[in-house]
Amino acid sequence: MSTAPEGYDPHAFVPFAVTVDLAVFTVREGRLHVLLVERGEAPYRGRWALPGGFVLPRESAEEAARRELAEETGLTRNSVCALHLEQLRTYSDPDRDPRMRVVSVAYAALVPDLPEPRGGGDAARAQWWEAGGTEPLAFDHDRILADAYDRIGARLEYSCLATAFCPAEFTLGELQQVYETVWGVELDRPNFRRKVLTTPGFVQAVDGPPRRTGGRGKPAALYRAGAATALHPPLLRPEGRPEGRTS
Amino acid sequence: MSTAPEGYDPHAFVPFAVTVDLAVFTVREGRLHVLLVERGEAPYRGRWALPGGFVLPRESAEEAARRELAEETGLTRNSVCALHLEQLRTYSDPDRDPRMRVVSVAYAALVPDLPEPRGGGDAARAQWWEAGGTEPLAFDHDRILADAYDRIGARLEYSCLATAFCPAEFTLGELQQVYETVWGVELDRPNFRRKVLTTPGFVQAVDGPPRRTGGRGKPAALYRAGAATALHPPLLRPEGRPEGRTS
DNA sequence: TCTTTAATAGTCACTCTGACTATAAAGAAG
DNA sequence: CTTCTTTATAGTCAGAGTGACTATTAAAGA
Repeated sequence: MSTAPEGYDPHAFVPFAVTVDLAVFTVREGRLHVLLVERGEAPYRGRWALPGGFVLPRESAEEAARRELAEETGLTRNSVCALHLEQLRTYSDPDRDPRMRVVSVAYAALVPDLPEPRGGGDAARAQWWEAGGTEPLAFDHDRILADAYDRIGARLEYSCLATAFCPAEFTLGELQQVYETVWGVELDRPNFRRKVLTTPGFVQAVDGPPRRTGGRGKPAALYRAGAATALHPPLLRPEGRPEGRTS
Repeated sequence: MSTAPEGYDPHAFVPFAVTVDLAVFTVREGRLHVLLVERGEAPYRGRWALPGGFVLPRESAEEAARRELAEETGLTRNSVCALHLEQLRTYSDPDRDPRMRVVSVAYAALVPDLPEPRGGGDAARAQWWEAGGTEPLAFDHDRILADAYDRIGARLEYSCLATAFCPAEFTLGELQQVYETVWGVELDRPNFRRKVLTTPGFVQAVDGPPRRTGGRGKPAALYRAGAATALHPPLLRPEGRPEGRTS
């Protein structure tokens, strides 16, 4: 605990390195993508990994995560503040890093549009990868990524954060595609619409003319994210699978 | 990240102490209780705190949590393995411990009956406290405990782990009281019964005669925990408050 | 103009739930 | 040994929410 044992010796504890790992998701062309960086050093040289880095002496893990997020995505610190960032869980297996004892706090981030990644400070290359098609990652990042998928999918059921994947103004069709992409299922359009519109605070209509997408059909009305964060009653996935692993 | 920066210097990172903090809950006489220990040393000497301790060099955070749980409750290592232990989240504010930089992984544990606590190795005293009536705790443990409440309440909605608070064999009335105690509401008995019994795998009937509680009314049938871990559809709280904070 | 595409409107049956009422089986009170 | 009280269990009924559909509207493309 934070509460060190009673008669504790300041040197009784082993020094750990504490890092953050980020699973940064976006929806791109109707498919879920995750941001990975290529490792330029041993171990796992040449393998892809989740972006991340050390927690600095005077910052919290969340601050470290936002700092790394800004570095990897090339966004300004301010715009990173608006992004949805959520602590996933902490990975602490003694052998998860062959070099030393590293405990890592994992975060999931949802970003709306698709800012082309620019290689962050210390990463060789950064690139969006389609979810599911990622080769084996470095360290225990396959596990972290799998946990992140589960969590995001479950969060869509009980929260309104699907809008975090959308730009400031979006159509209900775009919002529906977020659900379909993350869950990998097709949803009935009128039913989805009814659910979203009857949930107070999920979305709020933008007045003004509907946007013409330049695409085919009837132009869709535009909405913004509403004030609600929780979704009640939940919007459950078809085929009723609950929350990935029950952990 | 586990992935240390590329050109990393083994001495570039600050050493952190890593600890675990435990929110151990039980239901006792129809009220929710949490296990606290009294601090015998500065800082926060004499204040109550969540039990916990350092993560040892060769163990994971979860192993450390189970070890501490065994120490504090006096249970054997084996019986501790059967308890429900769930990682909550990690607290990493730079100033959360005045002595040094300590990052703490918080866990919630649910224990069934009420084994009288015996002071663990390094803790002055250990005692069950009724939830809600705890004076200000040491460090940021008030916050951790509040998060733990929220999480447990929300988990009851979507999982079958209410049985973790019950002994091996229990009546539906006892199971209902777990919900009522944790949520602080009253539930309709026939409706609760219907919900539990129609959810496959939530509970399984114990054959043999119903137990006579020695109490008044008609003796109730006994059940064991079923194989299911997730609860679908969920059993939502009345008054529809979702999941505490949305994090 | 006709076809295609997508958004929006509306219907209907089924499930689940909340609020009840009723019955059964025990102990307690008289 | 009734009668009352208490608790478990059975069953009913209406309303909310949802899944599966059909219909209509408004745009682009042939």
